[in-house]
Amino acid sequence: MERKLSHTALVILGLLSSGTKSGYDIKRIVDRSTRFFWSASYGQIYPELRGLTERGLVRGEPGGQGGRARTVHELTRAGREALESWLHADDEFVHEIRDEGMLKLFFADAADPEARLANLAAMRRRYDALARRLRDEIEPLAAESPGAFPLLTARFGAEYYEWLVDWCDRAEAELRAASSKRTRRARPSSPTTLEP
Amino acid sequence: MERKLSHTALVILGLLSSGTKSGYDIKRIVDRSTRFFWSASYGQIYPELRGLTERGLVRGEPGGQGGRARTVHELTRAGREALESWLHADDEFVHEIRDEGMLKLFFADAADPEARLANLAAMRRRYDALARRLRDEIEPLAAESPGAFPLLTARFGAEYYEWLVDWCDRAEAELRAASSKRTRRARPSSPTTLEP
DNA sequence: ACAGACATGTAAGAAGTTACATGATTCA
DNA sequence: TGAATCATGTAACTTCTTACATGTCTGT
Repeated sequence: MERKLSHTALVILGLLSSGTKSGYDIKRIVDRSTRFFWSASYGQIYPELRGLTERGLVRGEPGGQGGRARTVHELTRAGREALESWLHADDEFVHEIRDEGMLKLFFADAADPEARLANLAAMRRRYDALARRLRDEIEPLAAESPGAFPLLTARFGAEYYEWLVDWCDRAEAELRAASSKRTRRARPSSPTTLEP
Repeated sequence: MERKLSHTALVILGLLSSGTKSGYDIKRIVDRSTRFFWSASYGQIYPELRGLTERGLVRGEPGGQGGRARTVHELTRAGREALESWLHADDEFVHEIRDEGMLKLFFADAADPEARLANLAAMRRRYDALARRLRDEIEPLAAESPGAFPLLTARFGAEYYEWLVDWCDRAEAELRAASSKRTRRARPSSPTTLEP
C-alpha cells in the first residue's frame, strides 16, 4: 500500500468484492446505491480503474457476452486486502453535507417571506422524491442483492429522508405561525377587540 | 451577472449581508455555522473574495482596529442583488452527502462482525459529538445573531444529528440481535435440550 | 520571552464535474 | 431506420484541500 486510496477507488474495490464488473456496471450500481452517501462519475471511475489496475489491486480482462466491447474487472488478492484494511481501520472518517437549500434557509433573513416558503417547499419536494426513490426502487433492489448491509443502508436512506420531509413540514408550520402572528399585529382590524 | 457564482461566493455574500467582515471573520463564522451544510477553507475564501471584488460584488477596505493588517469587506449594491437573486431563484439545488462510515457499512458484508460494530460505534461517536457541539455551542451563538434563520438551521442540525445517533443505536441493536441468533444456532450446547 | 490568537495569502495537487467523441447492439 | 441502451473513454475545467510562508498583537 504505497499511497492512500481515494474514496472512489474504495467504492470500486467494494463493489468488485461481490463479483466482477465493468466500469459501466459500477456507475450503474453506484447510481442506485452508494450514491446516497458517496457518488462517482465516469470521469472518476474509468481513470481510477486504470490506476487500480496499474497498482495491481484490480485485474481487467476483455470479456462479456456478444461482440460488444467490454472490460470486466475483478479484485486481485492485494485489492481484497486493501479493501479489508480500509474496512477494519478506524481512522477519522469523512462526513460532510452540502445542502444548498439549507444554506438558503440560513440566509433567509435576507429573502422575502414567500421565497422562504418556496425554498422550504423545494427542499421538501427534493427530500420526498429521494425518500420515495429509496423506498420504492432502491430498497427492493438491495433486498435482492447478496449480503445484509446494502439493505440496511437503503432502509437508513429512506427513513432519513422521511425524517427530513417531516422536519420541513414542522419548519413550514413554524414559519407560517410566525408570519400570521406578525400579520395579526399589523392589522388591528382583526378580532383583537375581544381582548379585555 | 456574467457567470454563475460558486457556492463559496454565495456563502461570502450571505455572510456579508449582515455586516462587513474580513476573510478571517468569514472563516471563523463558517466554521461555527454553515459548516454543517456548506464548508469553506481559506484556500477558497481569500481568492474568492478577490474575485468578487474584481467583479464589483464586494468592496474591501483596509480597516479594523490597531496596526494589525486587516481588510474588511462589504457588499456593493450589485453584490446584494446577486445574493437576493440566488435566494429568490428556484433552480435545482445541490444536495449531497459524503459519509465514509455509511459507505463502510454498505460494504460491511466483507468485514468482520467486530469491525462492523466498531464502525457503527465510530459513527455514533461522531454524530453525537456534532449533536452536542450544535446544541451547546452553535445554538446559543445563533440565538444571539440577528435574524431568526441561523437559529432555525442550528436547531435543525442538532435534531438531525440526534436522529442519526438514535439510528446508530437501533442499527447496533439489530446487528447484535442478528449475531446472537447466529451464535445460538452455531452452538448446540445452549439449552436447546429443553425443546420437545 | 513565548504561546496563542489574529490575519492574509499562495502553490501544488487531488478530486470531481461536464461535455463531448465514438461506436456496437437491440428492439420496435 | 432510428431511438435507446450498452460501453468506454478523454479533455478541459472548476472546486477544494493541504501545507506552507509571513508577520502582528496580546497576555502571561
